[in-house]
Amino acid sequence: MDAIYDPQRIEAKWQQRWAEMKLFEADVDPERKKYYVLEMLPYPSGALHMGHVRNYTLGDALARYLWMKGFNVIHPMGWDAFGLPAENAAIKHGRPPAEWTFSNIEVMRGQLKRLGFSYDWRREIATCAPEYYRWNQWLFLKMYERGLAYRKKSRVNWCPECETVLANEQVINGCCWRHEETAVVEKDLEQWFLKITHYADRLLEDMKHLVRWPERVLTMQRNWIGKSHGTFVDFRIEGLDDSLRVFTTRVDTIFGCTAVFIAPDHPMVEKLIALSKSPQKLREDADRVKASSVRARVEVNLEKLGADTGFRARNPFSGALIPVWLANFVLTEYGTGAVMSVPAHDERDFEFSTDYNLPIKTVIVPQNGKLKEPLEEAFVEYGRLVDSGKYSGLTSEQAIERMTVDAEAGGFGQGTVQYRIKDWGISRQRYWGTPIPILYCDKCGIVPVPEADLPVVLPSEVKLTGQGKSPLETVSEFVNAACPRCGGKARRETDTMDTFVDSSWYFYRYTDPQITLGPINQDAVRYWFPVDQYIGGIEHAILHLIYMRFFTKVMQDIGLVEFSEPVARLFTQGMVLKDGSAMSKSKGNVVDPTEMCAKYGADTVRLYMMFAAPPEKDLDWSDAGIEGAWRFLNRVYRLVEKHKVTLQVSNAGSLEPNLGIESLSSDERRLLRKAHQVLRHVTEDMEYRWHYNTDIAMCMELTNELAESEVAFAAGKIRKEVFRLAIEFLLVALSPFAPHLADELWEALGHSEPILKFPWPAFDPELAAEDELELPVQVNGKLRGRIRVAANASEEQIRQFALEDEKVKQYLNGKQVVKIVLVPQKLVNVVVK
RNA sequence: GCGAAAGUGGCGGAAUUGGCAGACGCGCCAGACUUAGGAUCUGGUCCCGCAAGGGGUGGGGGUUCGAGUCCCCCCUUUCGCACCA
Repeated sequence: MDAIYDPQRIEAKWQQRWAEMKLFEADVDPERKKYYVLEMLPYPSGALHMGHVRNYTLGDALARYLWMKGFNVIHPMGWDAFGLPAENAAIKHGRPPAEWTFSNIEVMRGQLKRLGFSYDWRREIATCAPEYYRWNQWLFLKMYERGLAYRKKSRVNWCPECETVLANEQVINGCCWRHEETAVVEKDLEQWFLKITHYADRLLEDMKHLVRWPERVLTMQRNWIGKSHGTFVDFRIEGLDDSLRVFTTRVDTIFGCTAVFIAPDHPMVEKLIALSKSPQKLREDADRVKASSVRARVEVNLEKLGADTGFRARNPFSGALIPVWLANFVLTEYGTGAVMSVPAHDERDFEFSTDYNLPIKTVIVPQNGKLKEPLEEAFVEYGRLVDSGKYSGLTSEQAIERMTVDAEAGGFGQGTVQYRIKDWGISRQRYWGTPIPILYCDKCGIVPVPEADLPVVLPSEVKLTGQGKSPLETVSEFVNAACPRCGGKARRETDTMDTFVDSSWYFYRYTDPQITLGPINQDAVRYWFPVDQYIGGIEHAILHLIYMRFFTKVMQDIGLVEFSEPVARLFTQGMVLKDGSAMSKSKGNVVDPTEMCAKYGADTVRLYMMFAAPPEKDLDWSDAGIEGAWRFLNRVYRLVEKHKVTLQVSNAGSLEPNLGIESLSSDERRLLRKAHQVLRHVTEDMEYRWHYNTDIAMCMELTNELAESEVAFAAGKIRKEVFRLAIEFLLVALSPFAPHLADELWEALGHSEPILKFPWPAFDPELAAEDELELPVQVNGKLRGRIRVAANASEEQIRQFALEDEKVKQYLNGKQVVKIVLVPQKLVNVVVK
């Protein structure tokens, strides 16, 4: 042990020793209770950022604590290694994506190791390895067999910057999730989809198992799925054989329907144009409305725009003839692409009808009241029906039910459930991803690649241009293949999979990353699952975290797993900011973990990350703050360094020397009380609250207490074993956050095994308790004095002390004591008149 | 616009169930050691006031012996959703 704290030397030493001891390697052991700690795997972009460090430090602290609590802890790490940046880098610098990716992984693995995280590196995976993505293909084929993967031509979101298609989940405010400034454009393309809509109800239903997920995430998922009950109603169009089907959740308002609105790109629009008296004008109107439609917009507020088609439709309930209008705010892809307009009871219809002078007819009134006519705004709540024929007088709830039944009986409608979520488009017109294992044969059509032929390996010699076509199309050896059915000529699918497929099941693979018999080792999964604690950023709430749940349900249906939810508990940590905004290269405000480790060491970086804010909150990086963490670790180091010779014992091992509470001096009692209080706080916090900032504050308090006890220790008023025990408690409490330093000092005290090998000590409630209390005394709620009483003093005694206190007495002069409120352990309040 | 969360010293943040507001750290002030200090140690540090005392957790009201914490109204910030019929 050096005289001066040298984190570089200490951290290298302990990382090497932990690796030699295989300290973090866990294997299936039915005798022991397992715990699965999982953190979101990083994309190998080139370097770790502070957000990663925070995420992984949180997981590491928990994992180390659980090891000491006796759990068999699986704590793996891997690489989300397919993706666009690799391909873009390749285009820019002429380096193959694989080379770029693997060299980034080298760098970032080195960073993780430098930080000393407790990963079982035997379990490392990279999703771009054929041994891994082969099973993406396998799972895809299983879905294909079940009709859960299908191909269809559809309108898709295209990012001109990425030169590829995006999933709905990847479009934010009409722009690309990677390029916030780039508006998404629409294209009609043949695409592969995964039928997540088939699981919409189960994704909702199973949320009841996710009691330890943040409510925020569940709410976002619930909104994204967007289940709503309603009714289809068919409106016959005059002069046409067809009827127009609308979807409504408020069929009770249908007697107030004064128009039907249809999306400008609704399939029926072409038909209407063809039959129109003025087709020229109608086409122009349709184009104009379409140009301003919801899908085309990027800005937030859309002016409502519409045009009368000249056609009329008959309301099947009231028999009224009403105009059919084109409207730019009607979404083609939701419901039926057409709605009934009830301006009196829908805000949007009200606005539109006011603008275009369409009539407004009230058919719902509040349960016990009237509406002021003419309406100033739509009345959208449930109420009682008026002016609605035989339905008048019913409540909205009753009417919805009865009218839906009547529509079904009359053959002009039916009850239905609609979802906002759509199937997951996974085709990407890019190179660096999992090839979709499909062939197109002139004779046989779509033919899946036989399982035995997997993996379909991504060719390595590919010219990348980023020009909006699948690069694989240019590789004739890849494209041209024999049809597995007829042996004839076939073409391979040249699109690759969305990389969110890779991350939808990777955490299963960790439990046996080398297995070649199937995607997962079911025995290992049975032992290790579910993931007990998953930690990551909130930004994946409706991307990864919903896809991952979907995949598990598919795997359950295939018989691969026996449960429907993979993650028992989710924690979403806050972001790491610099000067109030996210760190980014373009802003030039990036704090580099490697630099920080070189300057202060990993323990300081980790400690600061945990100390600066509670983990769920955003953390603003502060250079002064990390200095404070550094100084604290130096204080701890010097404290032990100073006393180690005195405290060393050859046969050290026990954290609980036999010290009877009654034999302690008052100085000893005070020091040990603090030590046990700290341990109590950290232990309870580790179990459920995770406010590590307060745990570290407690460690600082104990360090201060130890420093203050040095005089008494030198004077022999504190015995060696007591002082030593307090230091050991400090090191234990600190070890999840600053593990290298803790081990170095632990060893200096004479221990031959790392701290992780010791069971987490139990605190003694009796020792942690105060034996004398200082109670505040209030008079009429204002603090007036303090009394010292024994912890076991009777209420009677406390009352008496309180009333006798000199300062309190002054305020009681000439007043009548009405009552005395006594809160045990907390305070006394004397109420006077 | 709708929904959720949050507003506490100069700063990051404590106060877990209604019970001493400001733990712990940063910063700042003073002092010690020192050739020196951006090292270390000691003391101080919510505001007003010499003091006694008074005020104080975004603003206003309420419940309570007692409110940062509970209730109502308002303001601000952040996040999510934004024509989903």
